Amino acid sequence: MDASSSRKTLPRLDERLLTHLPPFSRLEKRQIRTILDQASSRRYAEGVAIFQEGHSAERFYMLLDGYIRVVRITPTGEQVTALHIPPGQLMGIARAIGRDTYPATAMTASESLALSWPMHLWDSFVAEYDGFATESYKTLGQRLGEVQNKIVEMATQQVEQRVANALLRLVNQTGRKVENGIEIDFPITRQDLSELTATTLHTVSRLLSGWEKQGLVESRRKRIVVRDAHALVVLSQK
Amino acid sequence: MDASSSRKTLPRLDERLLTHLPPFSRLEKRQIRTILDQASSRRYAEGVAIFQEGHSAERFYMLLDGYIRVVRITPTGEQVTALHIPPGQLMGIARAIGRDTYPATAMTASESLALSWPMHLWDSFVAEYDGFATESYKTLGQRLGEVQNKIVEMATQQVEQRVANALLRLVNQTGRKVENGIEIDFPITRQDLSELTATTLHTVSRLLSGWEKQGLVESRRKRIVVRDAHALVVLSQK
DNA sequence: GGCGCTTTTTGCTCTGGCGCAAACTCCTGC
DNA sequence: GCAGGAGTTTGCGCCAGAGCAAAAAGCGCC
Repeated sequence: MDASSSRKTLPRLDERLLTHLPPFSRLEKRQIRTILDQASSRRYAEGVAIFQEGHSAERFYMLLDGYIRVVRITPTGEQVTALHIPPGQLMGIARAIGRDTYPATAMTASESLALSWPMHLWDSFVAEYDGFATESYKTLGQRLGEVQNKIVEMATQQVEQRVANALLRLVNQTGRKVENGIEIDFPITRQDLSELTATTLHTVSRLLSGWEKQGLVESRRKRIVVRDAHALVVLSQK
Repeated sequence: MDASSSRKTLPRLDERLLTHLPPFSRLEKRQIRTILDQASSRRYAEGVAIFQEGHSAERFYMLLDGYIRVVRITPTGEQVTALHIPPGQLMGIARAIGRDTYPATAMTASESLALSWPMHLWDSFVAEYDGFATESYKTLGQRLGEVQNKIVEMATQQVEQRVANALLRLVNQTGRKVENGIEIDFPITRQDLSELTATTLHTVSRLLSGWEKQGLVESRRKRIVVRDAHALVVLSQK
């Protein structure tokens, strides 16, 4: 919880961390230097909250490495995962939508590395840096689209299709080639998948067991390898 | 489909149409005049599409009167309503999120009136008018929040709760006091409600019949009056 | 004033997937 | 190397709500 304990501004961060990322790609080296000098860098362990729903939005973040689950927690304590954030995206940008509290909780799905800046810099970033605002809003738009897709999916598809879809999406976003197929690049439990697809861990387990028998996937504890993505696509289309 | 047939720029629109609306509220009369002179005004019948998912985003809109259902249509033709837009909000603002096609279809839920501007004016509005961008992005943020809430609801609540919630939300957003309670201010069928809550019209009908017997609601064809909102709140909390 | 279409209601059946329970497996830490 | 906990699998029974079918009720139009 104590962010400052491991938050670092030294040693100086390398400019190449940001130069290829959309919100910063149009900037000159000098500008990126300034931005980095204002940033704090921090490593987060797996399964911790970077910021929490409802809390005052003090900082905004750029995820450099790892994966983030954006979750909301119901009054009864159930967690629902709205989306995943891959490296290279901004997050916690409450100010962009005129809020002063975070609208959801950001949990690390794997060990992660993120830069952050105090929120009061947001307005000056938007004003001074060409393309920063545009790219941030594109990200926002993408997320709105994703979330809307998810609603459509939940409204029209069966659990089996939803889980297949979720798996495919994860593999596309975060897949890493391994010997027998493509592996989801962070630890993910049946429970996590069930929170992502609005079902129970039991049902997810049954589905995965079935698929494993048919050779579509392969899985060990917290790890899933998709062997036959095409077959999953077929499944996902009803 | 032919928008130009009834799109009008004359007679001159009254400035008071916009002065109290957030995106324009900080502007001077002169500025609002300019904005209005560039606008087209048009009336839309009930149940028509103002713009459609995937189409090139030629114009953006300000809804002045009526109600809009934002719907997405699946490959199999099912409709899913993502949210409702009340009067006074911008819509079709694809450019704001860096898109050049509309991400969803906007259907009139009732007869409606909207102003619109060619999309190429968007950037100049953002640049020239104080507060316009900020307020637009707030709207976007609100919608993202709403849509996320909907996901949580669909993931965790039973049909009965979802329908009660939807009814309450509609009543809050669009309610009009009538003799026995509060009426939803536009025509809404069981089918519409089912598309909003991801269920079937049959189930919605059964629920409403039940509630009607208990005196919580009152309904005739396409009209719903909530008599006892409090009881619905209780229902919606499980 | 009556015809025809849209919307609503209601009954019955069937099933996907949840809830509960228990056993099993695999890591991790000591 | 072993104990304990986290994660996973599997069986069984049940029920909310979907699907199907058909009738009834409104409403608008000619």
